[in-house]
Amino acid sequence: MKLSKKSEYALRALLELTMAHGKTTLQRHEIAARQHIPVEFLEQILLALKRAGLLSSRRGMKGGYGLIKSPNEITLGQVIRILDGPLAPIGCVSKTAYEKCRECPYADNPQCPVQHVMGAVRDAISGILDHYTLADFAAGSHKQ
Amino acid sequence: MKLSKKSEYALRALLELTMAHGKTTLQRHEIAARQHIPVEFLEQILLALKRAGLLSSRRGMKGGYGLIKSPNEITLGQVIRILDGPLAPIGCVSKTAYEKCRECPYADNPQCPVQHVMGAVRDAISGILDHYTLADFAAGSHKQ
DNA sequence: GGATTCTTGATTAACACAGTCGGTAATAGA
DNA sequence: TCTATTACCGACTGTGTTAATCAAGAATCC
Repeated sequence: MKLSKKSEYALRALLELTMAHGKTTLQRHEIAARQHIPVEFLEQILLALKRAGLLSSRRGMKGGYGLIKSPNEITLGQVIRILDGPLAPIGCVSKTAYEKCRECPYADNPQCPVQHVMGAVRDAISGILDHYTLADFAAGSHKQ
Repeated sequence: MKLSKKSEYALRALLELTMAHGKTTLQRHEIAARQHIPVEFLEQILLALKRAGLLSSRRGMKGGYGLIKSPNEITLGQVIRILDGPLAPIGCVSKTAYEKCRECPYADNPQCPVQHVMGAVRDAISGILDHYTLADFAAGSHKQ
């Protein structure tokens, strides 16, 4: 039930990029310095976010990163899935990356008690993270 | 955001012990066979649950394991914490194992956006797992 | 052309996860 | 009392993940 450092750094980096959005772009080292993130590690995180289509970038002097979409079109759920994979605690209740549980006496039987409770947990997590946008995040509150 | 195999096996083992509760005790190999769990791995799980005060045990012939408390006094949250540690996605929002986040620009400032959203996630997870008892679990449904 | 910055890929050390193994201690039954 | 059975305990192992670090390449601006 743990969030990786990678995802945490990604959220903090996107926080900076959200605040800069519309005004300017930010360079790796600026983000790293403000959020105390190792710059080389941050680099691969920003690259992953770029490949996923969340960021644009520009090389050379005056280069840097910027959000492509509006901060209220990006949810924290999307971000965490990019870096940590599915939100579901167990493969057999994932909606974005379902995986049939092998070696379970209940197989893919929907009566499975584990599926029942973990499905509820998945829905609760997704209910928050998939409705919480970067705009909410930067504002520090969640307008539901 | 993932449940370990250890916790999953623990839940499945406790499912068997709940069904047997009041009638009989169960031996490692019975639980292992019914739930398809490697018996030596199951062993250390049962031992951990015993040390945590959830199970009683008896050695030798006619030995085995049994629940100490009533199934509606044990929650899935308790069980998962024993094997996987805190439910919170991040140390700085854990209620059972709080840890101040070092190297975060917001430190322990309650305005921290990460704390805000992850606190909500923690509460959602705990809201389910700390109110879901073994009795609910075995019945396959949750009476709120 | 040279400084700057992003881009890519490889590599690393430390740790956690999932499982295995060998030996010890208690209990029941013969 | 002997023996079979079962739980108990600690150490060990392989595999993969996490959290970086590093070196070299490619685009961009002055």
